[in-house]
Amino acid sequence: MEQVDVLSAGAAQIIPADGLTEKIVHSVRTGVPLRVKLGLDPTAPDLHIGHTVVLHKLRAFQKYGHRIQLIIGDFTARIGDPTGKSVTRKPLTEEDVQRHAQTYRDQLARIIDIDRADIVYNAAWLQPLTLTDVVGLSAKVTVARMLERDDFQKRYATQQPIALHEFLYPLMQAYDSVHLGSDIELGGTDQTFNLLMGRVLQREYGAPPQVVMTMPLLPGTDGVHKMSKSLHNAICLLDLPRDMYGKTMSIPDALLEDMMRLAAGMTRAEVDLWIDGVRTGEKHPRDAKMHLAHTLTAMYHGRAAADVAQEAFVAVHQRGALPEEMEDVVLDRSALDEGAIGWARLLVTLGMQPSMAEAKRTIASGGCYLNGIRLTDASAPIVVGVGDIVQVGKRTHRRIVLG
RNA sequence: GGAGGAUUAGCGAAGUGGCCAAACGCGGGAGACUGUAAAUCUCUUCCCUUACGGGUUCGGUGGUUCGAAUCCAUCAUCCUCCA
Repeated sequence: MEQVDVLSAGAAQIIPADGLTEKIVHSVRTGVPLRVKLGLDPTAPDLHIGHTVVLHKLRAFQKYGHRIQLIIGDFTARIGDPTGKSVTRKPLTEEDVQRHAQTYRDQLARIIDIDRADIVYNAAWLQPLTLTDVVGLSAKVTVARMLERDDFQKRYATQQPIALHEFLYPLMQAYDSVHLGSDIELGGTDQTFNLLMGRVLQREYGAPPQVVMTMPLLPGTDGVHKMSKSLHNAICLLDLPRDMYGKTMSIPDALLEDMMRLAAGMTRAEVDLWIDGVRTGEKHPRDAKMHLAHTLTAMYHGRAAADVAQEAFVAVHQRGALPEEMEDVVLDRSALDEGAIGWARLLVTLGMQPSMAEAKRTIASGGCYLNGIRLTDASAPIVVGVGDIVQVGKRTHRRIVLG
């Protein structure tokens, strides 16, 4: 069945293996669309393309007429998914939730059909639960079962603390599925345990268990860690076209295939064309990357913007020109002594270096340029004029504005 | 409630009286080479000072000492085990 093939494509795991097929067959026969659930963290409304892997999949479900349920985990966010690092988070205020919701909608709408999606907040049904309810819920799962979770297991073994309330996180996420009657839940492979817990609870509550579908995690631009804002390796949907293009160009080659397949929505054939081409040496990896960068940028900013970003990239990085557009930085006139300022001092004053010591080190190593000319004397007085361009390293350019 | 252990720079981890602003690894920055990639190589990585030099660091506080990350006291936090 075509629908099954398309919807299962690219999934890391489907549990149980034939579950998706069964659900779809049933749906087709009865004419009842499937309810496909995805949980979202309300504290990170700045989506990156790692998040979109799963969103593209949701979109595919939508195209076949299924209903998608987006759960904003405003209640679960207070606990924090047990990563070991996260301490209990502050409850979000009503305004926070509202504001994030809007940002979410704007970004989600770029991929999925937002008007046909159910967006719900889990505080709506989790908040009213009484202690009695919670005790009842907790009784459904044993500690041993909880400790199967990869993360708990690891922390327990290495004597890292595990707070009791962290056990509630998977339970509540699972309860969402019970409440919403989900047929399928999507998530990254790191969510496998939580998603499976949904099956456990649904069965306990006498409902048909959902099918769990996990998607591969997209590594960040460093090629090593999972893409994450806090690791500074994310390509965000709200990035400017030139940043999006540039960041994409900086990924390691090994990541090309995953990016093309998972984030850029390229077809199998298209991905193979490039990847095989690179492998046989027929295509330059750089060109493959440029194609990827252009595709991604066009996806979120349109073809015209992608063209501009690509031209700028080529000019700056392949021909060594200064970027046409760059951030202005205001320099207060009072920082100048007769119109001049020490080179290192200038960099610190502009906020391009964190301290004088650091600035001197960077200058001495030849990493600072004024109007494209490398200056290696940290104490040299610089006569500053409007429009002067200060550069640190290869990527950071600022144009001076006197204030 | 009891016993034991831990706390060192962004992270991990050495250091158990002076040679310690503190080894080493990771992470970060810059340079070289390049395809702004990866890999590799070099330098660098608390702050102030052009420099000489100075200042503040090793969970907190208070001591001992000419001198403490290192010894003592005390407080705090965390972990493990036994109840």
